[in-house]
Amino acid sequence: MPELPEVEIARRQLESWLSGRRIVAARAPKSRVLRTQSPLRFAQLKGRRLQEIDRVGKWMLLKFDGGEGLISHLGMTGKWIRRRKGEQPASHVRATIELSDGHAVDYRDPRLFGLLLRGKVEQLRRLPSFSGLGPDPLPGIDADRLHAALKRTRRSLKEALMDQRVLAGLGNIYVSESLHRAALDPRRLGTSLSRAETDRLVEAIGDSLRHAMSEEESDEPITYVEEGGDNFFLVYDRAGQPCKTCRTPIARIVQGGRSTYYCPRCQPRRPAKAARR
DNA sequence: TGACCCCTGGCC
DNA sequence: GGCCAGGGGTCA
Repeated sequence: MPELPEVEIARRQLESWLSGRRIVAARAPKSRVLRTQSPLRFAQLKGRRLQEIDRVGKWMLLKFDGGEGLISHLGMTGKWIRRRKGEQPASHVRATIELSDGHAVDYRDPRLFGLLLRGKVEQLRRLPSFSGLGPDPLPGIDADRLHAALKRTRRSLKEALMDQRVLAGLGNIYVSESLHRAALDPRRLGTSLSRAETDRLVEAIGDSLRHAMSEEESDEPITYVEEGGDNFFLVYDRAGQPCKTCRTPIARIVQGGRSTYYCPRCQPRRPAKAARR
């Protein structure tokens, strides 16, 4: 589930749950989530207090006192959840942090694609996948920089925007959503974008992320499927259903091995010629 | 840059 | 039973 909006909501939640409390116990049984790190390393969070949580794209860096840190990436199915100590934990919990306030915070991840990495903050920051991330689109995107990055790639817009080094935080859902809002065909090459189209894209990305976050904060699950099988999104996972703008059936194609959804009418392959007069 | 891999759950 | 899935990493 998690792309930037979900991760930002998770970051805020986690920060509010952990701040001002001491960690009285931490444990994480050996699992893929820890990669090569030992469960003991995670347990050493005991006694620490959270200072703050940084986020770049889908990556969170939890910073504790003493320069200790924890990287959390939610993968496809990761989620932090809180419960009262003594309450039955959910299934597929891969790590647990017990707090001085009577709560426990669990990291649940059925599919084990997520990541929990312990270390000194400065050392974690230097991890290639973390330090190599492109700019985060919130609060704003530098349009010049994005334009330059798109001019440099030979890939389609869809694939370029999925690349976390170009822009950190968009995934399969919000790339489709943003391209729809920007009225850009996902198959177009990054190099083909005019500066005006990049500006439109920048605006569209901001809009789709903010839209998703406002929805998330209302506590409704975002993948909520409405009556009739429709969903919250403009195009994502809506193949064959009418475009919410023009009623044309939404198309699904595969790019880079992943589904892309778009409206063939609203997102023409070539920009509409300026009307002649 | 593309193909393939890692895992499990949910859906058809 | 088979297929699909929103993540990243690695390899050629």
